[in-house]
Amino acid sequence: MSDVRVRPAGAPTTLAEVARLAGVSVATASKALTGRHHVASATRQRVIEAAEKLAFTPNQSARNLLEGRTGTVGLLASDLEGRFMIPVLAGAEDAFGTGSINVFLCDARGDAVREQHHLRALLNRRVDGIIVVGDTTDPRPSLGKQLPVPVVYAYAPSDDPTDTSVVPDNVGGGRLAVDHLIAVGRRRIAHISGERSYAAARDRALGFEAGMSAAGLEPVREPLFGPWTERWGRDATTILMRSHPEVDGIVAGSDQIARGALDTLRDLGRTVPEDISVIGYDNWAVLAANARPELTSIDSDLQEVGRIAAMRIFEAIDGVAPPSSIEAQPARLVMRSSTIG
Amino acid sequence: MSDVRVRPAGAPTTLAEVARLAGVSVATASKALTGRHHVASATRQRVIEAAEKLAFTPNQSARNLLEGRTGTVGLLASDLEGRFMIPVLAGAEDAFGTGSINVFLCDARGDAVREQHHLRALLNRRVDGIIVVGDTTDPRPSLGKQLPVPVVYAYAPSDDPTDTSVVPDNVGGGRLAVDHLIAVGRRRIAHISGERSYAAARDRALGFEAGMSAAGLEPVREPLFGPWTERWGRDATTILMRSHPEVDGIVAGSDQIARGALDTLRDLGRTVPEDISVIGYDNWAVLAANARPELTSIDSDLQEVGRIAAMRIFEAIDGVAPPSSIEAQPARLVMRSSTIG
DNA sequence: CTGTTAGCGCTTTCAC
DNA sequence: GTGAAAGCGCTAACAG
Repeated sequence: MSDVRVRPAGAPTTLAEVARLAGVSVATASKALTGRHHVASATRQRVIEAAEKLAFTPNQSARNLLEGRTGTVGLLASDLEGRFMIPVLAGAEDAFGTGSINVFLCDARGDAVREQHHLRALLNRRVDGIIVVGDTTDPRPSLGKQLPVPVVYAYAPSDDPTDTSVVPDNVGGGRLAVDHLIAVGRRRIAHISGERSYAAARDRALGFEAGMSAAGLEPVREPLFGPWTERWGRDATTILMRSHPEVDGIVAGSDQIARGALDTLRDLGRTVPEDISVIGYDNWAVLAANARPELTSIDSDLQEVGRIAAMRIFEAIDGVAPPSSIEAQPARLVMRSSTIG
Repeated sequence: MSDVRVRPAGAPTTLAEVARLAGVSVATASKALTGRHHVASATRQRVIEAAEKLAFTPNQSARNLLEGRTGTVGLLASDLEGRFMIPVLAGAEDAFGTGSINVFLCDARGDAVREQHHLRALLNRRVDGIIVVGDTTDPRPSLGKQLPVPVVYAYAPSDDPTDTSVVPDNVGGGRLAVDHLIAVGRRRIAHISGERSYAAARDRALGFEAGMSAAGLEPVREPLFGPWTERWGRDATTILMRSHPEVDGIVAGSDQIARGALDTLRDLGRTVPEDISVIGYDNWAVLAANARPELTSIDSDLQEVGRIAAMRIFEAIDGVAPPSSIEAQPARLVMRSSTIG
């Protein structure tokens, strides 16, 4: 028909085709569509119409090649199944989405080899930055300093303190919890938490103890650490109430543990919150809002952790030196009826 | 120093630099690294060493441009906060990851405009396919037929039956649940579920009714529909047991509802599973494994839904015509102690 | 205001 | 076995 190369059927429209249909050069078509250069408005109109008629979408790979940046970031997750990943991911995706950056999601599923593999893929794709999302708040191995793009660690901090990390403030959250119980008049308070091998459990216990001693109080006993389960919440509460029936407040390390505590207290005929106050942690709506009574809880604001991590990447991409430090996102108290009548 | 253009500091190494260091042409360097063409093994070795020394990572955008495909797919999620999204995402990411395809994650957060915006971005990035992940099993608007890439709908089917959809089999799951109760000897069975406005609730109820009538049984009463909460589980069970104290089996529409049922039965002094069997739905480990007694449940195998959706995209990319239909992933029974002693 | 030209980094014919 | 050259689709100089 003409000297135009035959494009494979179904191959996306190119700018050249738009230009031809509009009767202009590719350069002009480009200028008309990007709007970054002046073009006669009649011409622009013709180009835009041609583009629409051909369902033209500019090939981002070509732009990437030219601009040296891709408008993408990598989200390197340790394990997507982790319940705490999602709010962090959602917060980050949200922050990037509004800045029209797209997100590559990679799941290392707890495997360092797979992580390395994904890291390589992200670098090949020339992501402008990487957020590493851990599945616990325990420090994780740094990706190293020699990467060509900024890296921010979210939820799990890097074990290299000169990296940039954004984490929930578990110490502050533990403190917030116990301060609330003290504020509602409790004095004989105990702490039941998850496994001591988790930084989250240890940090929340630290905050708990700090709050107690700041108020001049002694915990009725040392914290009970165990599995992060309702069952442990029930068992630990049984143990606790047997040896310390005078307890009038329980700070639980998770909402699950708090639910277990509520169940046992109910079985023992203790009324919450009249007799004894119970506060959970995580503000996991499904558990907290359906407890009997509804569970007061500490919210780690994980969505905000993700959002801030995204902001730090944004800044680093724009050349702002990121804070070489661990940034702790404050927790919030969400009051329901298990602490005050 | 030489006639070599000065690269901006920090710009990634190019193949040309590797080639120069190895003393070969870019063409040869390319062949050596991709391994798709024959190169003297001494040369290959030199190139590989040069690439390593310079920390070379091939620019994927350049390859994309050449190859016309990107090795990426878009995951267009309606709402990341949805609890059922995650297993689907994880299943898909997993399937793609092993095929070394990377995944763009987009969250429309329930907004059609944002979805359109993300769709456009995905097309610009020349994804090889798109998986649309809904947050309920209700049919959702089709993206249309005129897209230049294959599209598969996961969890929520497309409202256009000629699209390709992969969904959990809720009818089969409801049937599986009631069949199990019948198998353990229950006869006076009731169904308590979530909101009737959800296809999931209606479909599970259909399966329930089919199972009952196949066994020649009548439900003790019509299904109770209400909110997808523990609270409703408690309330509905109170209503049910008041009017039908003879009930010996409850098929719950979710694990939360089942948990509520267990609580009420416990309050009423009915023992599970001796007196009465309770089966949940979703097999949400946190809820099911910590219930008293541990909750038998139906698992929708959502991870598999995601994996199959990914496979369908793979196939479509490879030119296999995808099934124009809704493919229902069978549910599984996960037995614990709430149905049989 | 518009078109021509020169690449971005890479892979691939096609000669040598 | 190796290199020169063309070109993927696009944008940014620079002329005209």
